[in-house]
Amino acid sequence: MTGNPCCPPLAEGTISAADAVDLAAVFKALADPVRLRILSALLAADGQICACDFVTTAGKAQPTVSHHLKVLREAGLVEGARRGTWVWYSVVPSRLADVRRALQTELPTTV
Amino acid sequence: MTGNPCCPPLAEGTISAADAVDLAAVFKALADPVRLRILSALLAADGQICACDFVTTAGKAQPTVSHHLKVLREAGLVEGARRGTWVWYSVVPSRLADVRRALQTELPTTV
DNA sequence: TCCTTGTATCGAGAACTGTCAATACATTGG
DNA sequence: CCAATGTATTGACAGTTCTCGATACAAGGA
Repeated sequence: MTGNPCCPPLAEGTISAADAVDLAAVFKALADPVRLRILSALLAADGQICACDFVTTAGKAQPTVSHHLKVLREAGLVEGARRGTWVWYSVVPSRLADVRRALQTELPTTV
Repeated sequence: MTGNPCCPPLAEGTISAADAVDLAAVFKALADPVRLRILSALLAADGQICACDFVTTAGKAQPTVSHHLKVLREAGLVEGARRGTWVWYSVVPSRLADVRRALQTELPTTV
């Protein structure tokens, strides 16, 4: 295929394979409506929310909510801290900032 | 669960269920390393690239590349135009801008 | 200690996704 | 019309993800 008349050599500045995998992993964590609503609720609360509230908010069973919180945790997007019986979750703002920055640097547009 | 001593009522300003589904759909299209590399190559080319080049670039079979291009197309992130035998693809910058804006408005942080 | 309540994990089923061989479609050139 | 080349679709398989019931773990109160 290389050297075909239709195709110029690829331009420089493309995302590396490793970076693509990492960035895709974060997008994968964001690619679910339930998780987006959990993140949004956490941000709107301007602080922390206990995990018990997400069950009614998300309209999902408790194990399902726990699963989504685990995905967000493993993506570094939220943190959980136990206070007695309850676990309070909060977003990691710097991680969200990383996503925004990656969008700017890895997929830049002038528009 | 509502009215539990641990949980204050949810704050306003959370993302709607419909918006969460839409935003998650775009993130889902971005949540794959191959598609990220295709987008990056398109942007780095500062114009258009024919589909045939992605086969060698992505290291995937031709039907696989065609599948990923279809996902990106249906997410509104790229457009394809036939020029004779070849199909030239280009990004839709406004769509990428929408993603950035949605990240700012739906998941805002001060950091 | 037992009981209650909140959270996490396990296990299973359904649905979805990435991948590619085979095949069909589209376009150009002879 | 036929052959060649680029692209899209189909079908199948493996792997992953979402979901929830059942269950285990954690912490506090009687």
